[in-house]
Amino acid sequence: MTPETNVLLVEDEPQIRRFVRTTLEGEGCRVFEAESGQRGLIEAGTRKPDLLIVDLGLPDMDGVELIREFRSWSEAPVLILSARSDERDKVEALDAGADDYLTKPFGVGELAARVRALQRRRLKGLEASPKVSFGRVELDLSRRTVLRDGQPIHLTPIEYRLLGVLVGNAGKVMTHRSLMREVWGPNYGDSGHYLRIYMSHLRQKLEADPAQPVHFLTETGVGYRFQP
Amino acid sequence: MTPETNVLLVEDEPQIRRFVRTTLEGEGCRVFEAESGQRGLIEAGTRKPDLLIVDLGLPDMDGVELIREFRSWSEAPVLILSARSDERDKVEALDAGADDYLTKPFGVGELAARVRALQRRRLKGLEASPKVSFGRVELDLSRRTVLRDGQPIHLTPIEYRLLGVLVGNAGKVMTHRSLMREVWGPNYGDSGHYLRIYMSHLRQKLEADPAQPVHFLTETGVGYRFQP
DNA sequence: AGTGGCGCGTAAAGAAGTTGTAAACGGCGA
DNA sequence: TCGCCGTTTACAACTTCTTTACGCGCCACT
Repeated sequence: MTPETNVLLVEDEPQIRRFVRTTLEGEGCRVFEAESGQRGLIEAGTRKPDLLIVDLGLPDMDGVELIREFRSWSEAPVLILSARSDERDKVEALDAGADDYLTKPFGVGELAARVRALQRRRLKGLEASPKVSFGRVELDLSRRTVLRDGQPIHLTPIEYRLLGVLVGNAGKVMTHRSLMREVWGPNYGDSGHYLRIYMSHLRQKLEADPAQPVHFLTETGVGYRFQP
Repeated sequence: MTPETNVLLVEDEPQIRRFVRTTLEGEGCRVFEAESGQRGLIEAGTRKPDLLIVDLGLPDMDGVELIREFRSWSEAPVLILSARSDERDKVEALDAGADDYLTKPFGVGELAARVRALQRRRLKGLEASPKVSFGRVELDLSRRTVLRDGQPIHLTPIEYRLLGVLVGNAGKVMTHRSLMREVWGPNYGDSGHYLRIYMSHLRQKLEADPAQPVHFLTETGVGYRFQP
């Protein structure tokens, strides 16, 4: 269910390829490989990776040139591996569009951590908000929005909490007591018939025919049940 | 008119402070300094830097803890400086939310290049949403200009910041707390009702009928929501 | 069959808590 | 010194929560 990260690894030495691949797969990435710069560019075009890892010391082309080409059409992060620790190389690669530069030899842990750091920002934007829909109603718990026939519906905080608890336990009968506790906290006992009032509100706002509820069902003597 | 980058440098050794400051100012940054972790957190809260540079070997607190605190309310990039090259330190710092890790001794060029790499993304993010328009209002976040019916509208810095956060999370309910944190920094708790006042200002300036807001909506008991 | 208790649903008034706006204060830089 | 801006204060207006009231349908008991 996690959005898998596609990584393209451009590296000519088979030994390092295997080492990096193992590390990344341990991070849950899907790894594609290219053993030359030329192939790297082609693979990048077809695979559309979310992360590009390049060895600067490729035999057939300048790694910096590869970065520039890639950057011209992709914004995915680029991580450089290199045997050269000369400062000019680093500056050149970073200014060409690379996001990080790792000097060989490097450890599994550091590589993994740097990949995680690069991925963190991408994932933040992608966090798909869990949506629930039933009948003509659509609700997005994390954005705290409710739509009915595409029209936004306003819920008060308590209505929203109650809805959240019911939806979170869809299909299950929730006793009065447990609903009260989850919505109003433990200090309310089972006093008051707030529940009836707020269930009524939810039905008015979300059921097609509030008098004949289809989703917010009463279990007489026990509690309520939400049916999607 | 390039939006200047505010950098907060947390470093106890005066020598390195001067070295880094000089480098960054050469990059066109505005540099604030803090010589301890405690001061660093306070300064971060008031300066709201676009980039945080931290020495891990601070005398008064664990640098990793500082990163975590900072990350709890800011998404600005974090660059670590450290004398320790042990892999565990790197992994810990990166996983705590740091974006890059530079081991002493390092050169001017590399530091500058890594800072440029970190800033590149921030600038891209600003340019990514260059123009947003809703109702009869047009705003350009990167140029800090707002037009209403073609007429320029003046916003104060705080108004602008608040607007930016709301627009950046369009459609999503933003809690009071998170808005306060993003606009005023973490040291304000949820005290004061600045938010109400500034939401009022935004509505006066941007809504057709401030008494019947269409775009800047109140979610009573929770926060506010911007609807494009 | 009538009746009264019980659980439930809805409406509406009052209380409590939140929010909106104006206006005054004070610091800071031009 | 002036003007702008952020903060503080005060109060009016509003939304939400709680309380109270009443009608309905079901079932058991008379």
